[in-house]
Amino acid sequence: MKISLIDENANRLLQNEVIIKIRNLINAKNLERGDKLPSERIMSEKFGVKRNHIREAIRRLEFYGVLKSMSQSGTILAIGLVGFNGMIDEIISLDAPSFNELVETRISLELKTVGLASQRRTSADLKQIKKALNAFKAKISIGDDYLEEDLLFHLAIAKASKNSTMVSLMLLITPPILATYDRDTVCEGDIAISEIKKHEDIYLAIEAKNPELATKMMSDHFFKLKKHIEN
Amino acid sequence: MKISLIDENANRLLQNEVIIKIRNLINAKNLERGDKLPSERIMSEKFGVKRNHIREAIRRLEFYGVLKSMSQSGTILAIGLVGFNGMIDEIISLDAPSFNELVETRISLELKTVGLASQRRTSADLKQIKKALNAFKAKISIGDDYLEEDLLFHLAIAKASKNSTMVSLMLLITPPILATYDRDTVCEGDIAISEIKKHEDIYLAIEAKNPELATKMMSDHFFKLKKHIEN
DNA sequence: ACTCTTAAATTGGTTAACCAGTTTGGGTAC
DNA sequence: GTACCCAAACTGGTTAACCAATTTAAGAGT
Repeated sequence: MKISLIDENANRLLQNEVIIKIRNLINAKNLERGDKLPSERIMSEKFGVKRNHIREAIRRLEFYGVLKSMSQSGTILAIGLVGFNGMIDEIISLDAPSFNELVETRISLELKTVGLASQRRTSADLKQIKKALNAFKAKISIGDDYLEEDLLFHLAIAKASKNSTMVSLMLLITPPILATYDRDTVCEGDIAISEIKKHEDIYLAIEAKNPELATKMMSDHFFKLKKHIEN
Repeated sequence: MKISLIDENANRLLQNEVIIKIRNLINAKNLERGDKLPSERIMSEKFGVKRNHIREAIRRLEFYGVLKSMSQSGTILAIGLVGFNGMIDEIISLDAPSFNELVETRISLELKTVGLASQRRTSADLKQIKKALNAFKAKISIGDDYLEEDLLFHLAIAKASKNSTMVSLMLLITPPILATYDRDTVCEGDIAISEIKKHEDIYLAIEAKNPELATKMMSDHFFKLKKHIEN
């Protein structure tokens, strides 16, 4: 999507069609930032699609901040024409992200959040991270699937970074990773034990408020994954 | 979101209420990954809200990958109960991101994309970046507002990173930044000229396929902004 | 008993009518 | 000529009826 993960490919193509038509219309009319678009009903009729398709397209463009829908009044262009055209192309060409892309992005994000968390964590944050770490260790020690507990550990760290935007991005990126993850390659007995050690190292670095060390530990933690996606 | 920029705060609170009720229901029934939720109509009646509110809440949770709605069949829990509960708390507590958070995230992202772009850019990518750079320079030389051209330059770089996930994130993050940006503090004559130089340096580093240099140049480019948000 | 068929009930999705604000423009008072 | 007002038209948002696909389970046939 969306940034979205879900294609629901049936709809998506139609929605892109509508977006392109809106783009063409805006360009044809040479609208500028703040100008009003035709009403949903009119576009619906002119484009030959149902109104809710128009609404969906507008919602999507609103999500990316290029349109702004104003209740009982109208929809306006929320950005200049230049930026609008440049963004539209990217929005409609967003395909479903690959596993490697997602992991690459996640690693980049987490190397940042763990550093920030080391600087900004409160004692309450630390407590939460510790709690997540313990749940993770408990799950691993009984040889169970620990993927979600791992996620919550990393999420707790992101939250301690005090940057809610990065938390949002983590929330967006992680689920499709979990969905794709080959669960078999994860839990591997003794290797799982070493995973505990790495998580503890990260925790200790955050506790010690040592951003450089925390970043390095997180990087080590991702080493195997990084190698994996380079194949 | 949302990650979302738009609060439409009226709706948001109700939607969070519904999400919390769905959370409670799932926990009360001890659902596991793959289990079906009650139908939209039943939840609508049980929660005392209209069905479209239920649908909106489900859509949002689907967006974050915790639910999966299956046409004419039902909605299922797409994640384990542990991960579900951990994510819900974050999702409902996502407040509108502050300017500083957004900029901090953007800088982190762009330092990564510019490095990747330096490694992976094709000649076509380079051409696109050059084109965006020229548009930027043209706009600056006539003393006009260049914010959107700047955005497109950075977007072109992100695209050259060959990571569509990062492009998505850029698209999500940048608009609220533009919206908040104090346009007055940007264009300042001779300073604007030095901005051109910095952009050209970034371009040259990407052309030379030198990730380290490109990252440094991008970092320099963001130096002033970085200082600004530290106040 | 067991399997296959089939029709009724249930599902998420779609549609068109409806609603309450907002905008608009012509008419009225001065 | 100008300012004001108010009703008609139009706006995005909401609602409830409708749809087609799926699921369910009862029943017929063997």
